[in-house]
Amino acid sequence: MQVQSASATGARRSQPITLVSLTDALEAPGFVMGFGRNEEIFGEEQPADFVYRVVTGAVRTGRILRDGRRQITGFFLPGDVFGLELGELHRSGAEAVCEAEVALVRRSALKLSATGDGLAAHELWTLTAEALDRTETHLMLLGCKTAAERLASFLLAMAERCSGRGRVVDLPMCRQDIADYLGLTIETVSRSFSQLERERLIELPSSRAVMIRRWEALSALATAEDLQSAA
Amino acid sequence: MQVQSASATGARRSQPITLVSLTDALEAPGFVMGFGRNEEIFGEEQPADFVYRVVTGAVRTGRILRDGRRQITGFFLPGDVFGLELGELHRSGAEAVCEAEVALVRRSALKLSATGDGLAAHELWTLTAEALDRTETHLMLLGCKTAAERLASFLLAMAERCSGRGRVVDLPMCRQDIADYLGLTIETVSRSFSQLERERLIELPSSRAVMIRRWEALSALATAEDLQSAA
DNA sequence: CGAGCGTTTGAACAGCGTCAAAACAAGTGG
DNA sequence: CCACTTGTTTTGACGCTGTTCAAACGCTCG
Repeated sequence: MQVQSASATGARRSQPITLVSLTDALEAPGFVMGFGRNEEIFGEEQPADFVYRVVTGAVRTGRILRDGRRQITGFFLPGDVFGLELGELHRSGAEAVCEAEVALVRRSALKLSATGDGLAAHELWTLTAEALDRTETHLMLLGCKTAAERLASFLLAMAERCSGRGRVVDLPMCRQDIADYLGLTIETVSRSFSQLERERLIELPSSRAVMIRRWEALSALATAEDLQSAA
Repeated sequence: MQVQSASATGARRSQPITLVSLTDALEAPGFVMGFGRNEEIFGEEQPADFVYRVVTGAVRTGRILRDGRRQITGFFLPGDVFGLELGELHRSGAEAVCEAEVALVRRSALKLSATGDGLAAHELWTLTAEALDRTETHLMLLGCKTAAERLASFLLAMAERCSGRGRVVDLPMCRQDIADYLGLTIETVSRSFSQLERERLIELPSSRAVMIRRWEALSALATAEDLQSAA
């Protein structure tokens, strides 16, 4: 199913740049680009010449089917790396969810070839393995969970990531993005928000701001445990 | 929580091996274990001391929710590697779909540390990146596709993998496994089989043997292209 | 032959999608 | 400040896809 081997090890090592840590490279100044709301950062099947890291704002990655059905595979917040590929082409597209600044590193500077150094290679592997774990968790969500459970999982994940466990989470993305991420429609997402609010698990000061009122109950719903104790 | 995990049984303990290519190691004789149908190879959250490769038979990996809902994350056929983890624990469990022989390599022999050699590290990264791509494709399936489209995708993938594009695919797994892989129920899977057969896209000599009659139509269904010709 | 399992099929049901409209928010120009 | 616009979110009514519950069918193996 993969077409990687030939292309992956073949080309793209024209300039033997000094070995560079991905993290270091992405933190070096100078390669930062700004993107407007909904602006494309790279498209599906486009050459994967860069690896990206969110500096400010938020980014989404996803794939679309011919008839327009879209699956968002991930949201990326400041500090997150995205766009790292094994092959020569991006398998997913990426767009800015809102105004965003993104740092870039040339892929060729990363020594992806088989002879690259251990440090950078290990770093790449770590990033990819973490992405794999997230994606498998997401798979579980799409394959097994109900609409309310999906939304609960999503809100908890966002809360843990962006608000430093503060009580109010500010969602950078619209309902449609959430729907495409959770494998639901915009209407079902909205209804699930309302349901969680009715049940006093969350509060919605505005449609983009979510206050988590009962963390443990939301967590129980998200993980499909039996709900008993508080934490 | 099975005693039958690999670490418990008599996989020959080897001396600290010199740096080894994963592929080479998995092809070396001596570290092969046999498993019976539905036997656990390793459990969710168990120590990830080994990496595995299917020699004969078939293996499934997956995660379960507390209430029993299960998501199968992958099927593995002869030659496929599974059970490779970034951390110390397996995030998914693995079981034999049918009688299966599996080759093992001690994880410690792979030099996963940051100072490991470039070749093995690149190999690990490649394996993980391929798994990520497969998982994202699977995500698309679960998030966007209808029951018939899911089954069509699955059958085509199986056909490409195991039968060398011969016309008859022999499925090693039962309907329940397929259902849990596709995020459906066993009944819906069965009905979808019947539907594809009624529409003459496939033929079912037996419930486990699938003959693909109209590859291109099945492919169009699977990838959600516009379907022109009908049954 | 019968027991046990896996698969298929049927009928009723429900969760989520679809279609439609209303409520809401944020600009923009008068 | 207020109409008017445009885009987003919410809500309602209805229908379809897939689930649930149940039964029948077809294997394989004693």
